[in-house]
Amino acid sequence: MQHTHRQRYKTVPRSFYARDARIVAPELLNKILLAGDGRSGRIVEVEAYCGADDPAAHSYRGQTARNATMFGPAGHMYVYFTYGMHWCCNAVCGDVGEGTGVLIRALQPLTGLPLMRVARPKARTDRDLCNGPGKLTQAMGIGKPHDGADLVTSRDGVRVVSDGTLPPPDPVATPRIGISKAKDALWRWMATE
DNA sequence: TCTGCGATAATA
DNA sequence: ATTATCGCAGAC
Repeated sequence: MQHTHRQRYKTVPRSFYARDARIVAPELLNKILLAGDGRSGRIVEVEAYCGADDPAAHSYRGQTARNATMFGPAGHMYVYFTYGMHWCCNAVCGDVGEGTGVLIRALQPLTGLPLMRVARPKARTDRDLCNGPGKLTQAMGIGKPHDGADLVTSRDGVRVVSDGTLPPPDPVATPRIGISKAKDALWRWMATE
């Protein structure tokens, strides 16, 4: 059997997340979302959601059963169900009680592609695997059970790690996708290809 | 490649 | 009624 080198990833500490989501979001670009079964992808598109300051945020009107994770400690994963079909995942940011976070909108698939293809039979090409917030949760196997999971310390679940690649120095900032409020805020960032 | 639309169900 | 979406059909 061929020897494969285990990638040495760096932990992304909780202090990284415990800041303004608009600072964390572009810095999350080029980090890696890694599942316990080896599926992983590089984060290439994100959006910040800013709690009471942000009419488009689920947390804008305060805490509910659905968004409770957003009001908890930074570095945990807020997973929500939308459009009757799709799961989306966020990294909770800021201080406890703020309700801020970063929606992970797209990954560049890195490892575990065969598992991703099985999880996403509709994907025609590998580019279609993780190029959307609902697509990447499906590809990575993220759903309701992951709501509240710890992205920093999880050993067998989903984590965010770094392979040393720095965030892009000049990310593209645009309005967020699929919202009807706060349309003008430039709180979406993409890695420039 | 792009645009428009239906699916589908939890949420408030 | 709205929704932090996706995939398909049809036009080009």
